[in-house]
Amino acid sequence: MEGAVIQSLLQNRPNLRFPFPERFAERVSGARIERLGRRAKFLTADLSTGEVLVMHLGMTGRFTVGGGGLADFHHETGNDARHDHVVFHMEDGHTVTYNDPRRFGFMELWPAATFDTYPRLMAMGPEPLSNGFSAAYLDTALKGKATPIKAALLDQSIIAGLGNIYVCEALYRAGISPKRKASSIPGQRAARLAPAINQVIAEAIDAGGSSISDFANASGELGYFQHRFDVYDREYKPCKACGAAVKRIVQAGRSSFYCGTCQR
DNA sequence: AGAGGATCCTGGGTGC
DNA sequence: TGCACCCAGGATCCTC
Repeated sequence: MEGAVIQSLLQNRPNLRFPFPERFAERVSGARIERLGRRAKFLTADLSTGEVLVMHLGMTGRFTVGGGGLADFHHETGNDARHDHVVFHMEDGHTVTYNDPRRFGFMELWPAATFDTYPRLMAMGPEPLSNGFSAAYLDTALKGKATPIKAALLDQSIIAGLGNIYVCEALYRAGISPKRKASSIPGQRAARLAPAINQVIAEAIDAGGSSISDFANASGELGYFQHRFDVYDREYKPCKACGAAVKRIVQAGRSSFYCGTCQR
């Protein structure tokens, strides 16, 4: 989509997680996408109209590119057209379809001139793979925090972009229990945790992400990092290091998978 | 201030 | 086969 012009937009319902922008189709039609970007789990498209189109996939959202004189891409997991909520018709003939069964995703427009005040991104922590993230940063950010490290790493204002899978995997690699208080991480544990987070994220990106049931890239291809999970979704299965059964507990309403022997 | 629960949805899996 | 129930990649709002 980068550099391409949106000819028209088809919006099939009034809302996803939130209502679509007022006069959404009208405001994006004819706009050129100057730049596509990402911040945390938010996708951004800088439009030639001076607005930024912000898009979030929620848990089951997916963009699929089609058209352009090519046969439609094959969808290995099968998209149900009932959940095609938005279709971007590009001037070059491509279509970009947003499909989202659970509708936890959303799209919003915000002026580029004041994008630094866009509320959902204002309090974001550093990107894991950026210079702003390090063991020293974790030392500062986690100091005095009584919350479990599991919850702290899911908090996007502490570190941006980690979800439940990658937090579980990073804590396993760092040998840290998800139940441990965040305040006990600074020091040697942070020195293990920061590189573990970097490695998990980098490897998952390299593997094309983790396809549990819905996720696929814009060409419909599945990721394969799910085959490399050490603990996530492996309750009762043996720890790959020590053989002990992987445990599952619920923290802050989310499953935490961990090895009670290797993670302390 | 910060933690935990409920909530927004649909669909897949499991147990009876 | 059908039904009830649980679980799921996220983020936000509300209580306590």
